[in-house]
Amino acid sequence: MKQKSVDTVEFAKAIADETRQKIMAICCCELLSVNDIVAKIDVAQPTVSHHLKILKTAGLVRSERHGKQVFYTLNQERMAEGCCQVAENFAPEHPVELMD
Amino acid sequence: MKQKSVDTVEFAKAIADETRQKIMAICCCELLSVNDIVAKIDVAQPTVSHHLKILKTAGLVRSERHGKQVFYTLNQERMAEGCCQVAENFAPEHPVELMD
DNA sequence: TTGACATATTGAAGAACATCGATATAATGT
DNA sequence: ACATTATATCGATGTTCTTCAATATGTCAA
Repeated sequence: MKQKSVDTVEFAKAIADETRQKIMAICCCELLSVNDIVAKIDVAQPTVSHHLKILKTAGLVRSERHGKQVFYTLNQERMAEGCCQVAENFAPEHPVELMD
Repeated sequence: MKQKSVDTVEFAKAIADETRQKIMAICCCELLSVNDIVAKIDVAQPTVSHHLKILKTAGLVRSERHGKQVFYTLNQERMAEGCCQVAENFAPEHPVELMD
């Protein structure tokens, strides 16, 4: 019984940008507001919002509003699933496994 | 002692295209000539050559010339390394492991 | 060396994308 | 209601990317 499959093209496109990878790294293990993220990288706030939307659409971040602020955090599970799916498709003889 | 690290942005960009993923899937476990690949997907020969060059530059395919033809095959090991590096960076709490 | 075939490169056109300033929307406190 | 703060959306601009036709390069056989 297979779990929901990953669109590997959408996944790859979502992570295929330096600014997005910076954002991903920054909010990998933390719940950060948009302004927190803006303060940590050298791009304008609309740009950060734009990238967060792309990551959100791809299911790679979660968000929660608390008052005026919206906090984002990377969805590590989805990240791992994406990586595993890519490896499954394109490295079937070099299996990569999601360690429980 | 760590092995050579992967540039995850370059890796992601290399695989972030539908045509390239088709090519990758086609020559994943086979050694195919450019024309073999062209025959299997609906894009022009120069386009295939262009994408093969991108994959080659990213280290994701190997190539060997035999006579007039050049054969390509996906470098599964590099694929697996790329996937593992992405997972390591962006899913550190959902570890993914290269089996054996 | 000429012709035929396979692949690579060039150049151009259009599409997709990243970025940011300006502005809109949302939430809160006064 | 109004001002303030936080985030999202819009619109414009420049860049990067995909694609293909035309052409160049490379290989081999006759």
